[in-house]
Amino acid sequence: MFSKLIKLISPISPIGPIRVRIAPSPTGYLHIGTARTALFNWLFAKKHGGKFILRIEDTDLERSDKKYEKDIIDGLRWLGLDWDEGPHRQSERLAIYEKYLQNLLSENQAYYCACTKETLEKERQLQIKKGEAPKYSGRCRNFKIAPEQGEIIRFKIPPAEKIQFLDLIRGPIIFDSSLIGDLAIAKNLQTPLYNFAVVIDDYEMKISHVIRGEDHIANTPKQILLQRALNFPEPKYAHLPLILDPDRSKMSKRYSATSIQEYKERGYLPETLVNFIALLGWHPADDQEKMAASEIIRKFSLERIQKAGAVFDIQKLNWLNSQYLKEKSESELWQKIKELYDKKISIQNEAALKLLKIGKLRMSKLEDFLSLQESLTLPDYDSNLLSWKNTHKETTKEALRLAQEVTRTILVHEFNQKNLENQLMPLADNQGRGEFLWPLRVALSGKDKSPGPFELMEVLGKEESLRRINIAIEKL
RNA sequence: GGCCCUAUCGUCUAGUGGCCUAGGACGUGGCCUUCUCAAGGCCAAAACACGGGUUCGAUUCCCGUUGGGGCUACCA
Repeated sequence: MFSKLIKLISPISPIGPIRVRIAPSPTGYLHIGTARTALFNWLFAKKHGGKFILRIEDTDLERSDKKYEKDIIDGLRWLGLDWDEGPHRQSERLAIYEKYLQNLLSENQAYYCACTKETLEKERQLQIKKGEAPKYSGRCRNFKIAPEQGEIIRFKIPPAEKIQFLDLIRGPIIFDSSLIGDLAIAKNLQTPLYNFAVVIDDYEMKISHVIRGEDHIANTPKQILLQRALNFPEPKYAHLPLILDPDRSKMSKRYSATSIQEYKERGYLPETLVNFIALLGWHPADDQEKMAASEIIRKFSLERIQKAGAVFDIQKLNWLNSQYLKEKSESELWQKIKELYDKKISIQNEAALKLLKIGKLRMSKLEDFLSLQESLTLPDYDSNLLSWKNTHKETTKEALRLAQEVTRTILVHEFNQKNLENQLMPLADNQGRGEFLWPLRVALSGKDKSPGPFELMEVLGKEESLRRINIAIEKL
């Protein structure tokens, strides 16, 4: 059984100190999937006292953008995934790639050609049809050592070789090199391509474990072949399951928010995201779900990583975030809300803190504060709403008058939930809770569903509370 | 199409041959708690894809089928 086999092989590298990396390309904002890969690498490094390295893979000049690089860096910082080295940038390491490119070329392990993947594939099909063993599968026929206009550098993939590697999460994976056409590794000496640059960098940066998304499994044999050609040691590999949309396809913008920034803006806490994302494809042995990063580090192990993809469930995220939200103080929350929604706030500090006190449990993300704030304005409601069940209008009116009377006697500085409760609850018990509390609450909120009357009164203050009760009495 | 990965409640998952009448969490439904809502508490419904093996015994091991996914660039 593979998992047993893997257990025998310690993930702690015998080839030197643990060094892992996150290698995003700055061609888009920090993606949830990238963040999760970063997190798992970070956890692994922290767990084993290794180093976590940040490398920006910006070899594609056309698609790369500094603003994306900034977003990625800011996002990783926000999540608290601090790195020990970097950011290294591939665009600043061109001389290094060129050196290795020259080596490969001079050793005849790489060549220039103008073929596209399609022409190579056509050639291969032709050979198969003619019954020739696809010995030079996907290889250009007239390759050259010297470049001509528009020619790229291809690496010669050995024609028939089994490439096997042991994935720390999945067990042995085997590929057949004859199925891989010669690999494009650079557009020219100054422009390396992904598979090549990765191999060079992982070697130069002494990466011990490559922990990355499952979508890179098929790249692994290509990279291993390159390592062999270059005489590099092979790092250990661990391919993480993908994060899926509800339709079980790879998570994409089409269905859900994919950028970390969006989650930040909606008011998810970084600790929530770290916790939630860790649970997507990993699970602690003790079933505990709400965990601080330090606890996750303590409990983390590669063996407990799932093999199948995990659907991103926004409802569970919301629940988790609400769990984190409710343990924060009102002032702490207010601080964050002000930073996030500055322009949209229409409420003073003191009132906001009171609102948070009653509203905190009703929020699953910080942006919910905005609708909470709005809910404080009294809508124009129907007077029928004031009566509880089939209570007579007169009875209701009486109850409100009584409430008004007692409320008046309460001093402004004692106008808090606790005290209001003490003063008014006996009346409610006397009159019947429903008959008393319901109209009072509707008078204060103008809604059929809202926080309780005493909570509302504290937030609204004495003057506004009395005003609203008065409006209700006049409606009846 | 080819190659590769994968398969426990709707979702995230526990489970490494007997402890499983398959456990937890989110979500859903019900009940309780100061009128409603929220929070909280309690309870409930809800899954081992299928077919062959191996074994005294399979959710667990092997093979196949089916389903799902990924990759298949002069992107990363």
